[in-house]
Amino acid sequence: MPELPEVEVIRQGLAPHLKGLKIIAIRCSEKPLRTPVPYNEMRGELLGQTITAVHRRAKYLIVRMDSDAAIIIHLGMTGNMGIFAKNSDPQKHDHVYWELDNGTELRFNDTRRFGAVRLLEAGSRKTLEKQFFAATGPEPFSRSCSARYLNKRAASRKIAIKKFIMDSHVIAGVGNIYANESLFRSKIHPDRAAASLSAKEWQRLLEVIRKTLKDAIECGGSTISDFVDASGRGGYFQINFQVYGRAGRTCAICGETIIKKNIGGRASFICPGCQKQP
DNA sequence: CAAGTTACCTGACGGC
DNA sequence: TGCCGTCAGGTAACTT
Repeated sequence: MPELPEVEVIRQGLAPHLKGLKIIAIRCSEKPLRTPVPYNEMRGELLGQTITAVHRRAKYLIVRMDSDAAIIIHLGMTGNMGIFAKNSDPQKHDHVYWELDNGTELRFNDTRRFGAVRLLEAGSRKTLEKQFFAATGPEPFSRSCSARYLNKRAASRKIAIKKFIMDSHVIAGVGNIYANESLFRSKIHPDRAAASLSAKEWQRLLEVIRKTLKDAIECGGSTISDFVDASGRGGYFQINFQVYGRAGRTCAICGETIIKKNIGGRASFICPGCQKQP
């Protein structure tokens, strides 16, 4: 369930181990991910290239080459990236290996193959990257992601606020866990229509989303089933969960019992005391 | 055009 | 023991 904080933690872990290294070989399992792995295209574009940077946009990792070519990786639900010694044993569900010129290799592992590995070709990075992220909403920490922007986008939308903030076309990086936590911390019921939030509530919600994501990044992300960072360490933001996964337990703020409810096909956790019904 | 539904995929888990 | 159903959920394609 890597959301923005988990992807950012992985990015921070990978970057120092990748920058300046050359890709000297690429291997793939034959199994397709969410989209087919562009194996031949990667061999053509990436072999002999040096990695210059590792970026993140929304829940995507972007590994940039000195040619301007880039690998774009989405971790889906169970995907992870790690650096391993070249000769270490392959793990079950490893799908792509990028061998580097220092005896290590970058590996993409994804149990459920919901993830994706894409390639942006060299030479026209700005165009291709712009195209790739054309429909993606602004980064939560960016200036363009203002309370005013969100308020405007929500105008006349009857969709549940929870589903709205999880829509990557509206705002990037907020998945089920951080949507649940942010709405609880903002005291907003997840079933409320997106358009029903006041300007003041949008201001508050945006501040809380930013703070929640930031805290989670500082905790190394949330490890629920098996998320680990690039060096194999789990995060610990899950100890700060106030509603997610806590159905039947007591709200730390008001003492009422947290309930679980399906909203838009996703598990939603609500404190009936703190988050008033719409 | 908005909103709702489904497919994709594997493993963990509960019930019998 | 093992079989079956359910759930986890980001994204895009699809239907209403």
